[in-house]
Amino acid sequence: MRHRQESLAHSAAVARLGSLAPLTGQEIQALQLAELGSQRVSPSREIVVEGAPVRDVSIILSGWACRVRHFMDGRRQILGFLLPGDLIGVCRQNEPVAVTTVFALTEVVTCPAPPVVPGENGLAEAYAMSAALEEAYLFRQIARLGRLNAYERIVDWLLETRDRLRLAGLEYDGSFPMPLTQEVLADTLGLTSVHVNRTLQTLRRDRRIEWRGGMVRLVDPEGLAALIDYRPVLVTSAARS
Amino acid sequence: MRHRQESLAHSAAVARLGSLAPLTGQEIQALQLAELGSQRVSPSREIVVEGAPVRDVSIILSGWACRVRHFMDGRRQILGFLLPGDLIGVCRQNEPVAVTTVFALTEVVTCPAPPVVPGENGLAEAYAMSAALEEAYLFRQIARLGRLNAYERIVDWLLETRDRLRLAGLEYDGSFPMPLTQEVLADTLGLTSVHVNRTLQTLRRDRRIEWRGGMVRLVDPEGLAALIDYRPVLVTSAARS
DNA sequence: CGACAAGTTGATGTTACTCAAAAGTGGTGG
DNA sequence: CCACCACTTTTGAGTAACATCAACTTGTCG
Repeated sequence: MRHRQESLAHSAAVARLGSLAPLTGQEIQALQLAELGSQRVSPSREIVVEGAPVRDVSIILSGWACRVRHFMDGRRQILGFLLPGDLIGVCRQNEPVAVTTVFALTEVVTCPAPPVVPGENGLAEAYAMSAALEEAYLFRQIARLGRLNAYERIVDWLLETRDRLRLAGLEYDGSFPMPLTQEVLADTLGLTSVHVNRTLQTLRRDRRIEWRGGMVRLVDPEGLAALIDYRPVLVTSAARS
Repeated sequence: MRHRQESLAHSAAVARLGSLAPLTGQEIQALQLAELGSQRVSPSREIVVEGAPVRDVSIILSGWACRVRHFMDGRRQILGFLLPGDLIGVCRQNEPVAVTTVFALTEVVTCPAPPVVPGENGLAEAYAMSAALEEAYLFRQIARLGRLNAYERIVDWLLETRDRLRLAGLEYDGSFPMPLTQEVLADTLGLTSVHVNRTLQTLRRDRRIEWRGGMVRLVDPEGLAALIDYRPVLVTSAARS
């Protein structure tokens, strides 16, 4: 298990899906094969457009994307992020239509998600877990916006994002990549960029976070979690690698 | 079609699911049969507890329930509502665990959801549409909390709730039932009950809504929708009854 | 009628927004 | 290497929206 994770550390998608459910060798091969058909999307480009028919399901291999809702007067709200190993385009309808626009925040590389094969149910389970997690993140986002203040929102979001990136093997020595501008973070957390800036300064002054050069380090994650009553998303036994 | 809706107006569940996808006579019968096995839940009782294993899928026949998240300091956030015709306990995981607590706000009557039968795909489609709608309501709730002010939040929520109740045939002569206290609405919209109260007064003074005796009437729904850039949730051709 | 929950009101406090400008950052081309 | 540009971050001052606290009123139901 440990050996497999290390040998595949280059692929966040395999790392994440393999953490969500045990994958067979065939399934890992299928993923690696699919990754050869990768596609590149430039920053600020739309990956999926609201209302457009959904093509196939794809996996994010690298980069950050987000679901976004625009208002007529220029306001916008980022609904959630899509990080490496996440699936795009999972759809429960018969007539699949994208419910939200998905937008590349950085350069994003995707590949088609290998189809589920009867007999090999690791991938199917991983896909199902992925969908369940995505829903859980939506619930968390609602609670965050509805009842936390700016300081708590930022801490809560950082803890959640750290957990998500760790699941994909993207934490390095206690730090994780953070390619967002404060403006984007503001549109995520329902704040203004000015207020995000001031709150981040408070967090730095309190020696709670370090944010430099596109990387973030949480100085005392457990302390932060206790501070704001952060509870990690439920994971089944399969996810405790 | 019209005839069928009228003759079944007594069941919000059949009305709603039948609006989401065309159902065969057998499927409608299966629903009516399932409704005989109904269960009653008292107000303020939990229907599903966070972390507990999910039993089977059930349908709400009448009453209002909500998903709720509690914080240690007493704050709470209502994540979304479950209205007549909605499904509880749909779960994509292998080890099904409830992600959120579901709480009866009024007396709620549920029944087991009839299983999908191969060959008859109306129900399956309706269930899928229902899940897709539920997700769409989560996205809307995020945008509402993140970027709308108190006045807009209330209007937006009222318009959405009206649409949902209409789908289940629960609008009567331009009015729809509203069994919530202002306190509950506050916990839904991320406000205090005092502020909800003042904002509702403004809405009444503006002659935009009437709210008496557990019923709400939107005086000019189209005008309200234009006012706050309300866009109804996407529905496929099947839902335009 | 009495009790309890829900709705209403007023005074005051705080969080976060707005507007505007300055300072820092990184990339590009001359 | 420097000048320039666009973008991001930072800072300050004033303001608006919403929260808090506490009392009072209304409605409901046994």
